[in-house]
Amino acid sequence: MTRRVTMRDVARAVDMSPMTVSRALRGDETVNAKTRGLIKQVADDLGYVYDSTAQAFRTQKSGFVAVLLPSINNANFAETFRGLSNALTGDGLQLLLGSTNYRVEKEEELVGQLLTRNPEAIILMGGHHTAAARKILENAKIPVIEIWDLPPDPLGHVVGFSNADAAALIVEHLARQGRRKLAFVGASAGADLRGGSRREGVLATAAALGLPPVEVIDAGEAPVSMRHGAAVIAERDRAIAEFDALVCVSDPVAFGALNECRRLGINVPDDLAITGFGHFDVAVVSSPRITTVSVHAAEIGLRAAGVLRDVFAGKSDPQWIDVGAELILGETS
Amino acid sequence: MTRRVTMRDVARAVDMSPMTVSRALRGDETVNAKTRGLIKQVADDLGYVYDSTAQAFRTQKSGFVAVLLPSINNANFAETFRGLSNALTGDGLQLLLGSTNYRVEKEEELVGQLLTRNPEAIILMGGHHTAAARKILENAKIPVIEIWDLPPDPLGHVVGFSNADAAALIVEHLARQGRRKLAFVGASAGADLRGGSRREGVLATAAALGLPPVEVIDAGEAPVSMRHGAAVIAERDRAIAEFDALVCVSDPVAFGALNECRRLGINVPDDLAITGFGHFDVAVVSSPRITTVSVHAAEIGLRAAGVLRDVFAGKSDPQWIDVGAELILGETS
DNA sequence: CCGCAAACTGTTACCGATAACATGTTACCG
DNA sequence: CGGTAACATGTTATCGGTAACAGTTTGCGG
Repeated sequence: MTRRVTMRDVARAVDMSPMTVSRALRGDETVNAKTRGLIKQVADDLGYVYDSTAQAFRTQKSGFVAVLLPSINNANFAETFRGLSNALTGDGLQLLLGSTNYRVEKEEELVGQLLTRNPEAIILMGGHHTAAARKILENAKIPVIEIWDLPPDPLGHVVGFSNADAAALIVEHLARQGRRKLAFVGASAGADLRGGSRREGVLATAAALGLPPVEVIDAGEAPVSMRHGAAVIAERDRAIAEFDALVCVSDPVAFGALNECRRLGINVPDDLAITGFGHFDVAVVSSPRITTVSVHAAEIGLRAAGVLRDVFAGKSDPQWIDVGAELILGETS
Repeated sequence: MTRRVTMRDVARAVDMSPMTVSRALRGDETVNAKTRGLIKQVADDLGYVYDSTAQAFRTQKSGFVAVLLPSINNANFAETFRGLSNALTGDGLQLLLGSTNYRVEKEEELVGQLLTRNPEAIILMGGHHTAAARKILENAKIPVIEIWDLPPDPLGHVVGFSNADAAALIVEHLARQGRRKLAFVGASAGADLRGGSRREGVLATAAALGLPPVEVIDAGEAPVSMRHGAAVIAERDRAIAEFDALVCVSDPVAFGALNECRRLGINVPDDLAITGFGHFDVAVVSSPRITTVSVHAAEIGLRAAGVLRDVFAGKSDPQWIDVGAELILGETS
């Protein structure tokens, strides 16, 4: 178990001080070009590996950005993460990913854990947190960005959209088509907060438009997926056609419902309209295409990265960015 | 800009040495229970946040495990990541995720970057790496696990399956059904190495079974998605039905092709069989269900975590785990 | 009341890089 | 040839925990 190679070792090998090695390896121009080349060469030969931990410790800058998502297993969340990642790795930042499984208590726990790593910023999906988590975040004295939502009482910066307003787009569209008897399909109330906002948006808009009360169908615990959407239909069989339209909390759920309808011989959209949410690939490629709402997932990641760049450049006043949402007409409504 | 609260500060507050604070906060039994409680209380009151960076630096144990995936935006890869994550966060390990965008050069770069963080292990998807990356990894003296493949010349541990053999299952099935004129739809040769192995498996098996040469259709640069699958059909219109079967590199591609066929009035499976790969939700929920191969993505993550636990417990002899693959019959073949 | 173990707490040095400051060396000017 | 700027390198202290070792106190048997 030989000790690791350090700058000290490289310095000894070239008969110089560790400080010069440090400078040379960072490409500091004040070190003579020839010396710089030599040091890099020797470091390579010795198999020297830079120690970011030591650097983070000494400079008190970790180069980490913490990101908390409900789940990584969601094409839209993954898209946001990718946007962030692409934008930030260029700046030498490394993302620390945590998955809350749609639970604020888990989020609180992860916030605590991740803050011990001294991240330079933290990005949270959603605007709802435990009181303890809020307190920790306020004390942390690092930039906080809440995404995918427009929280009434933000912790710092915001890059998101109104889930309720986006859901309203769907209901208004259905009402224009003359659909009156709606059902909303989503996860059990509680965990999925963005889904909950969408549900509230649907109920409120329907009421405002004078439609009959919207039936709320519980598809199971979050995260709800294609299979849940299919199961909702399978359980109710043709009785589902008593509704005019099924407003699903996400495209995968809508897709599951749509395909189960096909199996049962329920005609979409003639017997029943189905709408999704999120503008996932599956909504676009599906035949028929699913009516949905685009939420600009990748853009949220990019814009959040932009906010961070601003903050690191000194512009620390809180930003509030609404990326909006957009109705995408398909063939299922 | 007040200095951060350290153990030293807590120690001063309770009039004890930092060492006792350190022990107390870690729950060391040798510290008097009452003292321990007091210290935790005071630490909380002062808003003390433990510094993992300092710990990692002092103990030379980072608590990181590096994970390199081609993309996070793939339900199966995400599933593997989730399996890993769930299994390892219990052990206090934090995953460092890197995305190679299906390129070995990018992998090499990321390996270099991530190793500077002193990960305690590194997990790579795939068995093909640049020579430089191999060298770095061999010198790193940390456990290496290659997943999702069975590399001929492994760097360390292996948890995967044979993509070629899995692809063979599909071709054998199609041959049994009397399909002879096959086309393979995948990403352009080069980047997607797992896809390449599948292609080779398809070509070799077809040849071995005496089928006519398999046409290789290039769906575009990796990663290929639903849209690429749809585009392949759209470009060729009804001419695609000259084939007996379309062997797609993944379920999303198959799904895209299937739905575009529906648009064009091509009957699947009567006019054309379509098969996927990966046993994604979309294959199961789709109507018709897509014939595919299950690759046990989550299990790969779990088993890899198991390997790590073994290694950290001292059992360092290289493990070779073949999780296998399984033909899943659908309604598209 | 001595001796010794058990229970608890303290001291010192160190992990590897680098900011801040100091020093040495060369080059060029009047 | 003295003086000074420009360039190149070195010294020292430090970031916040913790391993290893070193006390100190208490309790109890003999």
